[in-house]
Amino acid sequence: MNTPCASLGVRKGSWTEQEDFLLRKCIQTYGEGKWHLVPARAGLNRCRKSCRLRWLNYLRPHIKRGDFAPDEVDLILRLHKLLGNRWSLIAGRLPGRTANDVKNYWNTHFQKKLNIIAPPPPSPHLQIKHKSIAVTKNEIIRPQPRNFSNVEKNNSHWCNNKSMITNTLDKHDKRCKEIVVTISEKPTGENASSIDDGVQWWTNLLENCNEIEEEVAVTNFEKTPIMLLHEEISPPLINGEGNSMQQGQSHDWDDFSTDIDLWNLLN
DNA sequence: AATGTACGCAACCGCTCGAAA
DNA sequence: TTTTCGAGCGGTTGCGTACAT
Repeated sequence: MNTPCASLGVRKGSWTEQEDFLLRKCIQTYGEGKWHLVPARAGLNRCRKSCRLRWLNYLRPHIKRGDFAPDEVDLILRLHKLLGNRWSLIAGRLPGRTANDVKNYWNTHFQKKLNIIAPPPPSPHLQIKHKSIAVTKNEIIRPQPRNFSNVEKNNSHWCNNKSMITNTLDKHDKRCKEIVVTISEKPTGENASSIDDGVQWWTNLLENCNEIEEEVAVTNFEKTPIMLLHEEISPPLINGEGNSMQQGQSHDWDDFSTDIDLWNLLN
């Protein structure tokens, strides 16, 4: 399985316009998926992986090319702080951007800076192009699915010292999903007393992210990046029509079950 | 103008996960 | 319950281009 392309004698390297045309035509005819069938269907001497990658990263409709906008950069920073190198998740929150784009952008613009300041820096502030952005290494939150519970939706509580359970409504099966989020530190003191504490802690975490935002927001856009993104993609989410999103625009909202919670918190 | 170097991006590779048998 | 296989992801590589000398 996952036979390397080279061993099959298939073509590698840059794609030609003709290949792009064939692949695009194939996807239009048969739809996405069944990638193992795509090379044969399209008449391409490429391996399925190569076809899939080309489609996802380049040919898919609504793919944005060019420089990242300040609000996109801001969102990448925020989400990377939360999610780490989970590029597909981060890209899912950036309409028109692919995981590869985000990954490349991060590696190009931030990874080096991160390495430079990885040891405890006296001043974590860096000049990135024209903006001053603080880039630090973070404790990464890795959400993991858990069994359903009968707890009310949109409810969160601490189950032990290392994790928070949050509940959200699955928009497909209308059942309540329980998500456990492992964290580095449980809130203590006055923040640890009520059911809302988990949310409060998340909020605090994201408020820390705001330090980044405030420093980034030196440019001349009037609305915050979050406001802009909210306007752009949130209506279908809010009114429950997320499924109506075109396939090319799909951001896989389902793949990350805490999405709604994250979204609420990011606002 | 020629050459060397750095950078950015497209593409490949190998691994993991999850669904199906 | 176990095995198989397809799909997807993150890390890495290599090529083309821009920039510096």
